[in-house]
Amino acid sequence: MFLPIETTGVIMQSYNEIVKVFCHIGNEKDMKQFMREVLTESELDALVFRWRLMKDLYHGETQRSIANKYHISLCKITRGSKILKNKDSISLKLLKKQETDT
Amino acid sequence: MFLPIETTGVIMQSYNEIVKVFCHIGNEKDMKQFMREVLTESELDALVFRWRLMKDLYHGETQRSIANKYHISLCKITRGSKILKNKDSISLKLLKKQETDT
DNA sequence: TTTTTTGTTCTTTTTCATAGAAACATGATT
DNA sequence: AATCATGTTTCTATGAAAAAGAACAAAAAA
Repeated sequence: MFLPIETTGVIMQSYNEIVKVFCHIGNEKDMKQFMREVLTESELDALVFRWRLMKDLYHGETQRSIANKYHISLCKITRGSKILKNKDSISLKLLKKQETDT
Repeated sequence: MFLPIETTGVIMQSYNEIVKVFCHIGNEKDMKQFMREVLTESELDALVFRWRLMKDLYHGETQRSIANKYHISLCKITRGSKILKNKDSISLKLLKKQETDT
């Protein structure tokens, strides 16, 4: 996105707001619907797929194995890989949490 | 992404999972970081901007006024407009809620 | 140390959302 | 009824971003 500079403040406010909104949606049904409303189908698919990739990486699958499994290129996997390598990664924490919860 | 949203299967499972994950992130700091990790910058920008559009529409601004303000084309606004016209819209409920809360 | 496997980065190609410019619909105002 | 403002939809062209494929780097295994 490329928005005129003068709108930056407003957009930043919207950014904080939508984070807040996401935080206060209590139940899964509403969350699911909200995500369908504010994300395009391809964005949602991409998001879900990215989560799937991170899980596979987290479970120790090699990048090439994942690439073959989903018929995608390696470069697509690097992103998720980088995120999980970051020590402060929230995604990593959430994956760990999910593991212990189930 | 081009993986059809099935009603069963690993992708659907990941979909339900990530909805659950979003639901259980309690605080805004983590939510913000998580969104930065699992969405690309342009996806996040698009999402935030879409929320901004919906707010403007909700407050009664005309589509043409919004288009001029942000220097975007009208066709881009139709999406948000359609969402808000649906009486079951969660976005609409959340906008109402935000209004009464503040 | 050489070979093999795995991970990362680079360049090119493809894809997808959007702009722009209408046309058409609807609804309000006169 | 005629006019004007607004909303919706369609079309092609364009540009930004994502992805592919290949080259390169690093690490592990032999």
